[in-house]
Amino acid sequence: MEYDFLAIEQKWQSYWAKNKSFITTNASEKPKYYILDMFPYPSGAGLHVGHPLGYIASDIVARYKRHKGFNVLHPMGYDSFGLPAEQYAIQTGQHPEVTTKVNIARYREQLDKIGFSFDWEREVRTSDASYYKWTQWIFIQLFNSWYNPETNKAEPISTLIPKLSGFHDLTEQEQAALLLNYRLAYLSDTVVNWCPKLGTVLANEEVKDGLSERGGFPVEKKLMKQWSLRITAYAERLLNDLDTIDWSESIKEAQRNWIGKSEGSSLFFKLEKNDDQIEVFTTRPDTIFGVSFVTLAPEHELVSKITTADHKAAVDEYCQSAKNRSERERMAEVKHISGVFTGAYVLHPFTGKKIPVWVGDYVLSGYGTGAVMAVPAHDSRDFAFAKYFENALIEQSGENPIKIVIKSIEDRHEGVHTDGIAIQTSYDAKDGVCINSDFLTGLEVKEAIKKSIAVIEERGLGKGKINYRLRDAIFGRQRYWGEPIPVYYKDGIACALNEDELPLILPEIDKYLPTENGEPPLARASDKWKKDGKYDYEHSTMPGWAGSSWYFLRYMDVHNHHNFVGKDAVNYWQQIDLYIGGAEHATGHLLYVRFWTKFLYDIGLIPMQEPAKKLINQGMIQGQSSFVYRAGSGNQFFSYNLIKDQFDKISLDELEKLANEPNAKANIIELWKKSSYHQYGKVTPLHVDVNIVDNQVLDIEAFRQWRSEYNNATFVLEEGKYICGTEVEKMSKSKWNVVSPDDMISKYGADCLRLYEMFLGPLELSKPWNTNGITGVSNFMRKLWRLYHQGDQFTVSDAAAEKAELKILHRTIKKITYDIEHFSFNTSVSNFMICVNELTELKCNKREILEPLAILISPYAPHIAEELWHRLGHQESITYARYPLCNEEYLVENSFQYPISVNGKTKFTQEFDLAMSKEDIEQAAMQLASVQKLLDGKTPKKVIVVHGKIVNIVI
RNA sequence: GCGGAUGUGGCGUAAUUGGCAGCCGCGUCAGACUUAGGAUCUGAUGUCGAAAGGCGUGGGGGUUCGAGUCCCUUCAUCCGCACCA
Repeated sequence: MEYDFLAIEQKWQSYWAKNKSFITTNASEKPKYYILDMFPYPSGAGLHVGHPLGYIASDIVARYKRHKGFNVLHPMGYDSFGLPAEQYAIQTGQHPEVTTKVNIARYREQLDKIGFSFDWEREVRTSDASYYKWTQWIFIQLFNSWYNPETNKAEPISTLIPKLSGFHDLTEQEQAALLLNYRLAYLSDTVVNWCPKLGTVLANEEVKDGLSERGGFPVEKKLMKQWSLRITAYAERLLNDLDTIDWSESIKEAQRNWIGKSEGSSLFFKLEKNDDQIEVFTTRPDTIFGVSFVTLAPEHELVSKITTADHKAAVDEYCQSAKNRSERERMAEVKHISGVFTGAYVLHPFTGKKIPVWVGDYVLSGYGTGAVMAVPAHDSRDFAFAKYFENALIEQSGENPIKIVIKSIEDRHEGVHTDGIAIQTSYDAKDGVCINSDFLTGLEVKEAIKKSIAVIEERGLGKGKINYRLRDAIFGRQRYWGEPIPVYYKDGIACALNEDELPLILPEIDKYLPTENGEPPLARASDKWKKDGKYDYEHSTMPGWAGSSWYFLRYMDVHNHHNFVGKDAVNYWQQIDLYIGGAEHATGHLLYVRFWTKFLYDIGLIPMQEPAKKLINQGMIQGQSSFVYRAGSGNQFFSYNLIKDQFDKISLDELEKLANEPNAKANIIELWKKSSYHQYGKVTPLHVDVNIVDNQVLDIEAFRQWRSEYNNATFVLEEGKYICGTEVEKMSKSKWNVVSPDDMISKYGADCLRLYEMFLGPLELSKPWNTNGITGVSNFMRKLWRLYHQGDQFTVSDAAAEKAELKILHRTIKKITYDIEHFSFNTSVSNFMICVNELTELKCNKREILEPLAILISPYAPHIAEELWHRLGHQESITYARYPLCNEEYLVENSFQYPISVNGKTKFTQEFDLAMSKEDIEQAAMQLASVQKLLDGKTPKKVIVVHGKIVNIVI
């Protein structure tokens, strides 16, 4: 019997299930190892081959660690609240809970087929009341906490009250309103990203280029009363602690950007005509003497107040139009400069000079103070603005607005300006020396910044300040399929539920749509859904990232009914040792889970400040789409190369003709767009199911069967074949390029799929899926099987192994161990291949070799390993078998094939005894006839001998 | 614009960390076996060259006896952020 993977894999999967092979306890003599995958959102489309990539890697590590004697926590669950299920519910009327259950069942079935060693008794689902009870519970802890800047941590709100003078004189309402300014979960009027099409607000990271990440609908800014989490309180710690974790530099950098710390100073500019003052934030207080105007964001509260009567109309109109533009429009017009003068002036804090105040939409209301001091000579945005409005500015201040106050070290700008000669660009760099700057003149930028802040503070003009780009996280969604926020309203005051009232169950509603007057779907709940039968609950639900911000803790103690996680459990498991997931969560999930972890640490519930010690981002598996090319609107299809050649010819001819025309560039671009075979002429490329294409060759019969409209299709072939075009795109149903793991498994087996996914390349790298190469791995599997068998016979012998065999084994142990420890799974697969090739060559069938080999490969290909282990006579599962150790003795070499090179170029190799000294090798080498020939009578300038490495002769 | 990553055969990739570039696999070619082959086995396969021998890790420069690897510079592609003062 040849290698029958289907039977073997089924047998061992049911064995593992029946024997609960991967159940983990929370107490053990063994060292712990916690390895976690980012849990999936169970979509209706099921898994494609890209999804399990990270799971396979983590499963290999998990199984390896078990062999190595660790107590391994390796759980899996589902991020089962979210928008797609709800959108589907809106379309079909099906309860999201129902579709979610179906999808989860399908995911589970697919995951089981791949042979993962998850501890399924610890499964979590964020949409289960037993889970979201604790998500709500954590929300209440956030609500009841404030961030104490003195202790630099979150504390119960009760420690705040004594610090608030006159608190007890306030009415209940006033007290509640005051406390909301401090709570870590708070309600406030916030400018939010409102997506009318989805009918909900979105977080910043859910908006891409002014469109919603899900669905791609337009997003606008809107002022709304919203629940938010005060993540900004943790900005500094989130930034600093990045240095304590082993995450990829790109993720850390993305988080640093997102937090966006900048140090500088606030500075007040007094208005000329009244007592108001404008507060600006600047990172360049050293350029204070270069200020030539001040710009306010259109939304700035002082705009209407300071604008003079004769400018009012223009300013009002400008602000109105700025507000009405959508985010997307505003972004698209970044390069378009616009602004308007308010008629007001402020006084320079040091020189007392009059400085005009403008409104410009290049100033963002949400950052800093929404006002900037413009230094055109040293800030490119101010420069562009000043250039655009140069004449007006000169008129208002009576001088050139571009005042150079920093001289670059290389003197690039010296002499260019000062007396009205136009400079071409601003000099933004933070190095150089101050000039024309009163008390700062002569100082280096760095010192000037320090000095200027000192003087600003001394004279009471402002204060050194740190600003963050990070905004508080908006926590309410006007949607149905999420955790209800455990809050009710009593006389207009938002009150948290008591812990014993949790979970607040998501109520049934008639339709998953907003109410007629625009309230969220939960407003549709029956009158019974009220606190004590009378108080309204909060109608918005939590965002998708709520449940995922702490799920790693729940896995530790999933059945705990008294606590979100038990003390003993979390003290035992501590941090995730290895976390594997996609890089797309860089500034979303991965920032929030760090935030919640720090909060839970602060209030003394968990002993660690960071969720994951090490993080690996697996690359995306893209799809490789196939195309057929339909001529006209008929049913005739041209093979790819026929069409492609035709295009190239046409485009070349056309290009030549067009290149001489006046607006050549535009024409060529036009033509270029058209000539690509996607859109050219009457030939339409159509996605074709990749499952009926083999190595670019279309299965014509299958194509005719695929869809009724192609029943009578005709084909223009090349060499008797229809060749399809290909393109790398995202793997998705609509592109017909989805490869399902189930198909791969039924054809090649789960072990083969696991190995092949790893074989594709480094885990972190994104790459298109290409099924072609899998046959190589499939051959390997059979070769491996044949080492242990001859025909039907299991033929492992107990004879002692040869030295050569032992050497192969121990070299492989060494390499595979190194590879796993370094997460280099692709190289371990080729090392297995080399090992099996060499053992096959030697016709090795010794137990002494093949038994350790089965353990070595078991993390990668667990089913075949179990079967071989069983056939080797073991009654127990291979799961906990001791991992073999490398015995260096077998690897010791006596001699080495030295490459002999001349001037660094290798000419040939020569074997020398490793015991030989450098000098002896040099001498022996020089005597070789081939060396003498190369020398051609010349004396070498130098001979370099590196022991055990190389001989290099320099002529 | 800022930041991160990546560039090696026809393709996916490897290189003991500065020491024989191209391991392993796919594909291709040739051969064997075969009624047949999308099976199996053997061999070849970076490139130019008949060969000897050159040339080769995106391009250019440098350090070194020796560079895919280190330094400078430049180009290309992908990803993230983006008027953040």
